[in-house]
Amino acid sequence: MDLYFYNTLTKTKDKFKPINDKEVRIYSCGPTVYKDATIGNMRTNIFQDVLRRTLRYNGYKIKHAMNITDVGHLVSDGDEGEDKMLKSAREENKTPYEIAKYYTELFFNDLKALNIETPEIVCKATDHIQDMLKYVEELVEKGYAYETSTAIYFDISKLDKYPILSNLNLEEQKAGARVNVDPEKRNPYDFALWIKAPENHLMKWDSPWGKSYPGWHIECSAMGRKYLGEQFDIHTGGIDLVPTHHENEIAQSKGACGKIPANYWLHGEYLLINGGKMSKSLGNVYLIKDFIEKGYDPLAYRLFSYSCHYRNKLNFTWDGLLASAKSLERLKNGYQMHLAGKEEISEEIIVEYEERFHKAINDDLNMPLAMGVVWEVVRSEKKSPKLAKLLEKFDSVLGLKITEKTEVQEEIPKEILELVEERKEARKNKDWAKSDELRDIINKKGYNVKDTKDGIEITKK
RNA sequence: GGCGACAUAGCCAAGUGGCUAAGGCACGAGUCUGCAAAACUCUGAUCCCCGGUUCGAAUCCGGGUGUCGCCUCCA
Repeated sequence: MDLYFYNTLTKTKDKFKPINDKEVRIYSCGPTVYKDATIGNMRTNIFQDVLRRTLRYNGYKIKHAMNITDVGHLVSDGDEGEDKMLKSAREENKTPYEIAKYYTELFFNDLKALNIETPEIVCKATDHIQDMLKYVEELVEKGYAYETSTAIYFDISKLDKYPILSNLNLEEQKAGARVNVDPEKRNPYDFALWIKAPENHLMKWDSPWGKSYPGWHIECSAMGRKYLGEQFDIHTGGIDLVPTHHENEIAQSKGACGKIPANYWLHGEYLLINGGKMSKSLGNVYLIKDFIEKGYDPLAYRLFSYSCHYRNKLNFTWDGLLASAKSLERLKNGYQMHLAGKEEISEEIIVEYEERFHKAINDDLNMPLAMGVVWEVVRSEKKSPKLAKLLEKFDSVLGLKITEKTEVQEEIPKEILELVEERKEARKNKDWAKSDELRDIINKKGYNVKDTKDGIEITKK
């Protein structure tokens, strides 16, 4: 079945054709590990994971590289200011390497909680300083870069076309309106490839230009080329990377290799919080950890992200997450019902469901549409293990672990168990008044008690 | 100032010229239950406004209105 992706480079939905028939090569811009990854970051990671799983569903092998930015970027524009990693290091009284290690670990914990697969190649910027340096030297040799008193800059006027991914109109942008333009720069939009380190800078390396450190676009160009070659299939990231980071990555690649590094550029839209931007000042920066603390399965958030196409803004609300948490439970329940079902389903029907699902995911990862098909299968009147099998197949893309039953999270205190036991006794004697009274008491102590067919269920509120 | 996105039932959302406008959550009704909860079943919209193109538009074009984002580090 044909596979289509919306390509930021062409601004159209293009039919996917990999360079190599068997193996698709992908590069994703990974986390900067000086702070917590937010649920917004994780939306992008989920999208990238769905991309992987969809490619695999289509029979491709995957070689996926993701960088870990552990050198930090500049804190302010104008190519000045304190390095973010250093800022964190100072504030938390740790070395930059300790900070990076700590947040890298947290990042991978989040991926695990969301059932996101680890890319085949995970590469740290600090392990590739020499590769980056070599890349910069190449650009200097080829005449695409020049030295100033503070840094090595990329000269965008040397390119046939500079903004090719975004629609920025450089003339109209009033470049430098908000920033003091460095008079040594040839063009306002020239960006730093390599930066000369001030005396007190912590992370710096020897280079032809003395103690210095990399600019913030070069790592992706250098590592992408090292692991995936000068040209690979897909490049992904958040939409905010389009106008600067990816634009400059392309510039670097065109300068060094004469090529745009990837054929397909896929970008995930933003996650909004209550209709607006997520920001520290509004106090609405949420982490996966927050979901767990509130008793939500992180996979409910994964399902939540399927409520909207990845190229549309998704508005996060707690109500929305709650809705998805319930949906996830019903999804799992529906799967179990099919597993225990005994009815016959014709092969034709199975094939039709499968094709519709396949078509949806192949249409630029249309998960909301795909979920529609999933629900039809779940809600099918005829319950059959064949449909359970089909749902398992769908879940190879969804990654929701629908075959796993949700387990009760915590130990129930003895006190509550005793009350439940007492109530059980009362119910046996059909003393409903006492039974209800005991249920009230249990409720007040923060627990719910439910009488189900299979026995009594106790859950924390 | 420049660039762009979006506007579909109470909420989220698919749909890109043509059968009855997917699906999820909530609400309501029902089944079940001592009651309740859970679970399961059923139930709802003519698509922001105005004009145009067309045999035919939520879908295309023009004009409004509104919401949001980007142009600075940012997934």
